[in-house]
Amino acid sequence: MKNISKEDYLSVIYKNSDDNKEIKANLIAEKLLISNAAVTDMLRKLSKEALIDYKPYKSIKLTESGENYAKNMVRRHRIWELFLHQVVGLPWDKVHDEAEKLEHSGSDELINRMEEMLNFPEFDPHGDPIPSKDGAIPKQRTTVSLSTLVENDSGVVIRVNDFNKSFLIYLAQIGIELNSIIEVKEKRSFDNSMLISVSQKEWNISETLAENVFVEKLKA
Amino acid sequence: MKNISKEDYLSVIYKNSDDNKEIKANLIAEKLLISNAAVTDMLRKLSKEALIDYKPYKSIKLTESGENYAKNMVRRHRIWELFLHQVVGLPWDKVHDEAEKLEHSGSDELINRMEEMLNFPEFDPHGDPIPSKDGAIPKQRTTVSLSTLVENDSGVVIRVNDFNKSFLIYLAQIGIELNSIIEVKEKRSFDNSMLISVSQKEWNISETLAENVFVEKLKA
DNA sequence: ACACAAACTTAAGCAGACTTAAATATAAAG
DNA sequence: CTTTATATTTAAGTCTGCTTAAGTTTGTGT
Ligand SMILES: [Mn+2]
Ligand SMILES: [Mn+2]
Ligand SMILES: [Mn+2]
Ligand SMILES: [Mn+2]
Repeated sequence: MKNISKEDYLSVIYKNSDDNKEIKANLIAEKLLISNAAVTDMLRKLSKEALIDYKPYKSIKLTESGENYAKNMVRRHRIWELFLHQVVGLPWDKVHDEAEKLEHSGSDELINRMEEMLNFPEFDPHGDPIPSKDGAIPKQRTTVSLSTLVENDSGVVIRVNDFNKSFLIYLAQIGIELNSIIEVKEKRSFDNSMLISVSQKEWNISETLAENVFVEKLKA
Repeated sequence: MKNISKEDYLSVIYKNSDDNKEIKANLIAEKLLISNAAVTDMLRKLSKEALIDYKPYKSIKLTESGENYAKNMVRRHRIWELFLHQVVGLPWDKVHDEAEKLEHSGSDELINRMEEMLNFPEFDPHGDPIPSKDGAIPKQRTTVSLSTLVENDSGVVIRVNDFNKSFLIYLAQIGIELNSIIEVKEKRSFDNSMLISVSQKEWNISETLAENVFVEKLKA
């Protein structure tokens, strides 16, 4: 079990690479809350193991084997999340932190067994896709941020950002979950806050909140 | 997550201490498959944190807080084992290795939640007692090793030693599980092997196997 | 084209958890 | 009580994953 650190680097690289599948060292350091020097160190090691392509001062890219490893970590993480949510009954704001540790522990065999129990699910509790055993990534529906909707638009919640606990707790509190239908009742141009209705109730939400909820737009 | 090593030391100390609750450094090294020097190192650290009583060259004893910590680790381990067995459906020969890693990961909250799902169980899949949240240890029934039974004795399986995978696989194969009723049909004095019957079938088992199965003796 | 800030690497160092080899203390036997 | 064997600690060194500080490279703005 000496790979926790490496595994976290690979996940972060995978999840934060740009459209060219590249990432800058700086961003890795930011995400992992460590110094740039530490990142440089590790990049050399990952490069030596052929998990990333790396030349000093250039941006970083996962190799094929690096990407496979990373994808498997994301798979492990999201299966744990869904398992904890559906089988163990943890609320969606708690599953991420638990999964962040558990992802490094159970065997692949256990992960596969849990996946089977969950009936080969495609998405985690926050709507993120779960890579399959052979690395295929379920196609996600086209979404827009809730913040882009205007008065009288409505949409189905497909995905939410999952990095802030109190955000997730608040969503649950006002009844927003995956597949909720949200209708925009009013929108205020001065701060982009909006009045929405969700399952018969109305709430005022900030632009920041709306930006982190992704919906499939419904016909007007 | 910097305590994996310490936690393993504490568990080993707890599980291998003698009747005086003492243990020798040597045995710790053996169980953890590391050098004596490494053990000395760690003992100094554990002592500094008041988790053990330690004077150079003397035997080691957990302090109260050390024992509490250790007991909680055993609790975590055994709840994981039972959860994996009962909820996830892993065979009893696989749960130990998984639990050995998982025990360091999930939060206490998760452990408590699993315990609740399992209905506050008292014993793990191998018959070992699960310490409760407040440290109480369920009373075990009085058992003897199967190897001490003689011809025509019979007993109920209450506990099995769980450190050897192929031993557990073989037990499952011949139908021995917790609560199985075993009857001794023949016993051979030259090697102490015995012919037993368990759920309508008969098997020849070695003394070594019998030594690792613990039964509650039934009236003749 | 040049200057400067941001990004990145190097250097030196530290803490954790190990190792092997050598020194020392304790226990066991003669 | 002395010798010998065993247990334990010390010493010195390794590897991982981090830190801060200092030095380089690169990209941007004027
Ligand atoms: Mn992690
Ligand atoms: Mn998620
Ligand atoms: Mn362990
Ligand atoms: Mn067990």
